[in-house]
Amino acid sequence: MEAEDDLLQWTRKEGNEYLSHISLDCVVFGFHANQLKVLLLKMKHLDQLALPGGFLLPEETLEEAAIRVLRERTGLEDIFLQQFHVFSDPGRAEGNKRCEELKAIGFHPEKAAWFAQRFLSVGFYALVDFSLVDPKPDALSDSCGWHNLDGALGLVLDHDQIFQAALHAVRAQLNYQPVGYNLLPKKFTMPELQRLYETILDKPLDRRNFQRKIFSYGILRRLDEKRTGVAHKAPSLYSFDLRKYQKALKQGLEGGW
Amino acid sequence: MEAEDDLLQWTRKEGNEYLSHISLDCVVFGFHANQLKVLLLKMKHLDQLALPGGFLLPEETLEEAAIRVLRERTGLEDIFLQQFHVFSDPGRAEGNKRCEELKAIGFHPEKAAWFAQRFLSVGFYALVDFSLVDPKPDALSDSCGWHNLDGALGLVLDHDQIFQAALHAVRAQLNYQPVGYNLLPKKFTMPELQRLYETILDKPLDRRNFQRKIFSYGILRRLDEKRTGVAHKAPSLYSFDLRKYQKALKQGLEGGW
DNA sequence: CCAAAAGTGTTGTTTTTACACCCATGA
DNA sequence: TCATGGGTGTAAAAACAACACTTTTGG
Repeated sequence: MEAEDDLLQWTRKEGNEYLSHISLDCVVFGFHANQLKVLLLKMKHLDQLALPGGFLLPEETLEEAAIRVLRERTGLEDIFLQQFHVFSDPGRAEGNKRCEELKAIGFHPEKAAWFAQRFLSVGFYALVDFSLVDPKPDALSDSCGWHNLDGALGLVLDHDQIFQAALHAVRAQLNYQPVGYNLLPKKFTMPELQRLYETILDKPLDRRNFQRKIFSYGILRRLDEKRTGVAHKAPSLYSFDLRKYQKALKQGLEGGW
Repeated sequence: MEAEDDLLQWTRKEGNEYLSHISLDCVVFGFHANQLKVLLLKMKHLDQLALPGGFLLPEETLEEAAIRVLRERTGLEDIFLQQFHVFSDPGRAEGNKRCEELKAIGFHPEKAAWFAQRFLSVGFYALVDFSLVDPKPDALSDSCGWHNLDGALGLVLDHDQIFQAALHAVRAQLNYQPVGYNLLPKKFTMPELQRLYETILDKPLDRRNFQRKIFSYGILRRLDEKRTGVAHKAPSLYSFDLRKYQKALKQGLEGGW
């Protein structure tokens, strides 16, 4: 069968080139229709979803590997990425049918064994512009697409846990770094930005207070344009002042002490 | 020579038991004489200091490995540990004299090669009660001891970078989690706790405002005791309300949004 | 013309900062 | 007794939370 050939080929060609024991998984967030979305793969021969992930080549940093993986999955070159945790439970692949599956579908045992080894997984979260992503499945999956956060349950391996941890990390980021440049198109309206924050935090915010606070960071530029063609009053467009945004990313947004 | 035998023996006995490509390094902070200290090893045959570190056994989580390493280095069983970053630059061991050194001092090339492989290092920071630590060197070092933060320069490999990142991570922790239970003895005075915060933040704080803020977290218990025998007015002793402290650790201390 | 969303300011409350005096102790 | 550090309160400023009316637009 075709799908199985893919699998066989994949490990034959590349399995041995990767560093052993190390993998990475990416929780890719996008924002669309006023909702946070996460990019997931539908695994072949398995009724489960998985985070896009991959392995580390000998000459790569983890960040470079993550960028490579995400380029393959999304077509994007420039992605905001953040390492957030290493998942190292020796049992994290237990209950994993993948290795068994692989053999069952004709994998060479030696190659299948590569998958059977223990892997640590370095978790990354990524924030991307939904509209620029062109999702492509990998060799182990037969589709790749966006899902609502509440649809991201029952993932493969410990990916539920990785996903939850990523969500937590993104929420934490809001408190010391700006978010939005990577998730929104270049031009956006204030309500859109607010929806983004509300979705990430999963709670409603007051329009006026939100606006004041965001402005106080000094990272927004108001454009001389409005979004037209939509119902109701035309909202103004904004863009991030990239210079100040980057500065805020590095320095953090005030602190407690 | 004795030291070289140690090295030979070490890899012979254990080198192959560890997972390849993965190491961990710990930045252990203690507090003494109103100063933050960091635990460092003096490397054998090398005029450089290094962070205590180690490798991962097949059945361990990273956290368990870090605890094992720190038990060996400090004698402590209970240590506050936090993963904070993975250092994965393929060149991070370049300029490393270690592998060359090992061969030069009679290492079996095959064994020395184990050290020559590429390692990722998972960085942990640890907060410990200075007075309970009994520092012990490892097989690659000839002493282990506390250093002031400004003495932690010119470390081996990329340990300078790891150290700086750890410091940054601890500072960040102050803004969303309490710190102190792990660094101070059971009973301590308010000024001692304040010194601790001041040292970590590297800036002076107002006594009264500090006290108010710390109290507002509701994690302190004031004891019916005073520290006697010291000059000046006897300060009251406090201890952490462990239950509430743990809760604050988990939940975080308020947030921005 | 009306329903729905956008824009904008003010006020009361809470939190943060800045600051000064008295007290206890060992030297 | 005095020098040193510990203990405590208050007032001004800043940040935050709550809240309502007017404007614009497409349907």
